[in-house]
Amino acid sequence: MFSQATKYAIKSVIYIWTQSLEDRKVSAKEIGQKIGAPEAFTAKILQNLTKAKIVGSIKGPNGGFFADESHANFNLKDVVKIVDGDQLFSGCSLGLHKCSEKNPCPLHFEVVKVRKEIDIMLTSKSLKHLAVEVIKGQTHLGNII
Amino acid sequence: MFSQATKYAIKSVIYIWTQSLEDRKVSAKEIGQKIGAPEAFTAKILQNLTKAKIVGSIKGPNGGFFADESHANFNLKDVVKIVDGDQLFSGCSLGLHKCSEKNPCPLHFEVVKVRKEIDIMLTSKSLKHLAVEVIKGQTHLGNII
DNA sequence: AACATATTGGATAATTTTATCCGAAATATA
DNA sequence: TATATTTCGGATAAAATTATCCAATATGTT
Repeated sequence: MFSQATKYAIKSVIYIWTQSLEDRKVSAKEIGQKIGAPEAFTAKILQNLTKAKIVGSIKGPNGGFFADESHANFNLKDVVKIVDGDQLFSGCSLGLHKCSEKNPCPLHFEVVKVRKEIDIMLTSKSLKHLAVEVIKGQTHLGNII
Repeated sequence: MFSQATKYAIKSVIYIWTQSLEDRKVSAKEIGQKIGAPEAFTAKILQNLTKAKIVGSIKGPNGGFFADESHANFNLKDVVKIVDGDQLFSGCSLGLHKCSEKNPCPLHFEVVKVRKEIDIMLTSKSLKHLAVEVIKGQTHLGNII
């Protein structure tokens, strides 16, 4: 469902939020280690998330990645779109150029229903909210925190 | 949602069924051309579908791929599983080793719902049924038939 | 000012996925 | 039997994704 890069992105962002809620900035190195992802690859993904302003970053000692109220309205769909584009959300799932309500592919109407659930999954909670659930111990991100 | 190979596989199988319902066997070459897929790559995918007995094949002149009543109970989920394995249907969507009802990742319960819809999409109609819809003109596979 | 820490960005490498090529095996037909 | 057609299977190539490395930039600390 998700590319490897998107999986890392999702885990990274939620992890950043868990730490930001306790006022800690985190380095790409720490993030990679905590979420079990290659550090340099994670850094590349974080660059894109930062460029998209989904998280913030500060260079230098005591710098790192963080999220604050200015990032509080982003959700997982935003993250997925930045990393993988929107293939998951639009376009014919079989790759047909012409596929529509009027001229549907064999999967068209079922895909609409699947995408509705995917949308709910990725938009009903903010990234911050997901981090709060992790902090509360209701969900988890790996071995971590 | 689907790999390129799976998209080709789905289109191939439905196309084969549309032709088999009119008693025509089809070559890998014809299939590739009709569904807009590279012929040699399509042939490779068809090998796997044939090995899995989702379709039949006969070598030589007037040979080709076909489907008959012995193949009538297969659905798209069978096809997806053969080509892409079952990542779409099982395992943690974030790649966590330990993820369960008791110890869920942040997406766990939402993923269950998404997968329920995916299952419905891929199992509620047989491949033959999907081909009938194409023949009736209710759905389509591209420029084709 | 010097140094250490961290992100940024570009180049490169490894792996996986997608795609191509070709010869061997099977089989229908002339 | 010879020939043409078609799948089968292995080898190879191209492209995309995943991953690594290193130098440049920014910035806090001593």
